[in-house]
Amino acid sequence: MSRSKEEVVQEFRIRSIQEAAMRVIARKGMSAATMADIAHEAGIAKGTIYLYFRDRDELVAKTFETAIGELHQRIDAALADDQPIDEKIRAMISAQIGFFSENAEFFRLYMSLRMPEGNAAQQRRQKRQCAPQYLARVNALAGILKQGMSRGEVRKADPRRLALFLIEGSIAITFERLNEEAPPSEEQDIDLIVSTILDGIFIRKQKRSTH
Amino acid sequence: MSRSKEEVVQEFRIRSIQEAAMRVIARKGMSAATMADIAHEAGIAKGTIYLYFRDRDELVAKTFETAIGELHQRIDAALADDQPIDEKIRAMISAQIGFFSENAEFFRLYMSLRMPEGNAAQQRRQKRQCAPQYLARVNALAGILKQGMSRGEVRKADPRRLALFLIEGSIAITFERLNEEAPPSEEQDIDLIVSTILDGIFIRKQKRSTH
Amino acid sequence: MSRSKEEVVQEFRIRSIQEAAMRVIARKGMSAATMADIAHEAGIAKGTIYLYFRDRDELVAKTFETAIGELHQRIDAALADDQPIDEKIRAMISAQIGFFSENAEFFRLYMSLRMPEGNAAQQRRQKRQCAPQYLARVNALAGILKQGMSRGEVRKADPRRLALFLIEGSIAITFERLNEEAPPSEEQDIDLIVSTILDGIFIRKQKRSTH
Amino acid sequence: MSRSKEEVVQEFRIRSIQEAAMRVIARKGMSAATMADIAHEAGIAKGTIYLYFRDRDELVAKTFETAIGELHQRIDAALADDQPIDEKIRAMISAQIGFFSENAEFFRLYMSLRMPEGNAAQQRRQKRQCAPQYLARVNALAGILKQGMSRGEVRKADPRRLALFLIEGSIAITFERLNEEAPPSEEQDIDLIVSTILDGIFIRKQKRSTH
DNA sequence: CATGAATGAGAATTCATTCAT
DNA sequence: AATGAATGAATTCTCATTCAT
Repeated sequence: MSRSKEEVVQEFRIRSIQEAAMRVIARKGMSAATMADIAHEAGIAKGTIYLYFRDRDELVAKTFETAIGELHQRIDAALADDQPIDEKIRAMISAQIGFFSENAEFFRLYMSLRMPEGNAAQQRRQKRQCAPQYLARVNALAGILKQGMSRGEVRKADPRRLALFLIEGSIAITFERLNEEAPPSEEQDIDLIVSTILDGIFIRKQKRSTH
Repeated sequence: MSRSKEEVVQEFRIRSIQEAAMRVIARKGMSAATMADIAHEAGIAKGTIYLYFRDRDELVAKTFETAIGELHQRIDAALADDQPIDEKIRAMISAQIGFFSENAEFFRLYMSLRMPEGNAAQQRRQKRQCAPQYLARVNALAGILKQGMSRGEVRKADPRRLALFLIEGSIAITFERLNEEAPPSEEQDIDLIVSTILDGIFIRKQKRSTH
Repeated sequence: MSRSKEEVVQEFRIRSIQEAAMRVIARKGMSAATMADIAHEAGIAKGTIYLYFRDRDELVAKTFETAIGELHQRIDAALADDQPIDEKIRAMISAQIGFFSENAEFFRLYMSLRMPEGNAAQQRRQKRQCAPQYLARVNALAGILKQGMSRGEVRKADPRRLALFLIEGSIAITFERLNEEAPPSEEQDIDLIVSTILDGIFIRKQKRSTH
Repeated sequence: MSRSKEEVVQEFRIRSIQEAAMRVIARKGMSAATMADIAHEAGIAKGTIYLYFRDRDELVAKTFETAIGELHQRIDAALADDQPIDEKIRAMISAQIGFFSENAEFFRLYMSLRMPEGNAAQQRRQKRQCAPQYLARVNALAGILKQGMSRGEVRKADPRRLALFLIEGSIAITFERLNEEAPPSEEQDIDLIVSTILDGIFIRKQKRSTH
């Protein structure tokens, strides 16, 4: 019980530091966000951060992991159901847009971390810590697409490339939403993305009749 | 003449500094790339950089602008011809993939700068300097798509969103290519992207027969 | 009785903290030994140290005093007997070598504290706390030598200087022993030191015959 | 020529930083001497130190090496002459006392560094950088003593131990001099040390007549 | 013009000490 | 009495920028 209580406090601290880090990074940018800023934002002393994170790098990496974790849970849930493929894709896009809408602050952190920075050692760590999260998502979608191809529902193509294309494309629209003062409803953008993914942008008059 | 000669020297300096900046940023990442690194890479003294660029921010921004300028020229050329829309899109994707293949170093700088950083004032400046380059591209494609819509060749949708979707999606594949040891031919990836854009991923059996 | 019991606990704590401090300082050096290290080594909480010692300085000083106290007891015992002066010196050297052999960890603390550090105020405090211990030893030996001089057993010279010379010289050999994997027996080194002190290193052929 | 000029400036900077470091360490102690203190003492900016020394450790170690270098030159000169052994020892003690009298500030640094501190890695470096200087001196004297033994001028004993004993003993007296307001003349102390080394402290009445 | 040594504001990190539990 | 999480002053080190040569 008392053990559990300490753990709760510890988790609360870690959580509030990470949330502060996210807010500061969202506000000032990755490299301008100082430990002092983050501590101030969290309402604690600079030194306290170091009780929970080895150094700045670890704080940023763990913050990223934690934040992206929720997104992955949503996406996993979306992909787990035994739904037709178009519904799965819609659910996934929907999860992504919803998550970034609710965590607008996180978006900058997310974008900052997609590109590894720093020296070789740091890059190696980042590859271990950050990339898998992203790759898992890409691979999950690729798996869905592959399944669709084998069922004859999806056009044959490199499923990994298709997945990358769709994920990044929809992130771009998600990002655009965040920058708009009055974005259209989430439904509308989800429809736009899903229909583009499924049917493309082209109206091939001949195709429909001839082929 | 002598005036021109000085200008040539000046342009050569600017060019070599920017190229050095690109290489260093590509190698070490945006925030780890120091002015000393860049000067060393360019084979000049640190102070010399400040004869050609106000400060680090300006160097980075101008470097970005210069580098992306070539991409835009290629894309503009692709879009200028009076071609059918599918050819235009293919030409544009082709220009993009080709450019980043030939300027792999530039990619990290490109990715670093897509996300504006810094405080409000810095962001405003960055919007002036960097974003327009990107937006011009988005808008050019959006214009093409809009035209296609009014001609009944393209499904009706927010052209700006479509453009973002296509550009970012194809950049994702471009990036994937850079990380692969033996990527498929550019042609293959261009085909993949263009066909996905045009026709989507879905095989709608009913649709073809019904409509 | 209950009072006494508390005192016993108190003394046990003080003793174990000091022993931990000694071990940590021996292992990591004076300035790298942190309060956290010492508390961890002692198996207690950091805050607990402050129940028994005002601050780090006091802990170090008291630790030094306590540790060197035993050495002084041995030396006092050696010097108290009504022995001829050469026996007294032998007993003293023997006590010193024996003590440091048994308390090798203490040696680094001892060496660290011989040199007073810090600003004038700190030095004054250190002089109060640490130096007396050392000076007492020097003075005790100086007294013996002085006595020897007045009895005509010892060559006339500044007794304090002689004492310093002998003490530091023998400490150097003590230190050497600690660093050797297989040092000679304590007896051998004691013989070496005592005979050097008493008779010097020189063989004066003329001297023996002439006088 | 211009190359040489730059080197002169560089050496001057290095020298003045080291001298400042010596003064500050002498005044405030090894661990209380900060980089800011040293920079201020040298009349330069903090950052400038890092142009000439990798980090604090290197500054301290190099400062020590440089300072002790002069002592070794004097001692080497003293031992190089083809003099009788007692003259060599006198010359060596004289060099040592003279050096520390002229470089009183250096003494604390010297004493601080004799005891290795810090983690294992630092200790390894210190062993490489500092100890050799000291050991060279010990070994030089040990060599002289060994030679004296083989010539029958010096009593047979472990020469290394004898050397340590003599060197440390005489350093103790050197140090005592620095703390005295009105020390005796250098000559007197040299005489004291040399005669103690050569003939010991004991007046053996029997020995002289009987043996 | 070019240089690069010097600068110093500012960042990350440490650790002795406090104090609520 | 004991704890150990929290503190924040102090320290080391970095690096964009300046300016005398």
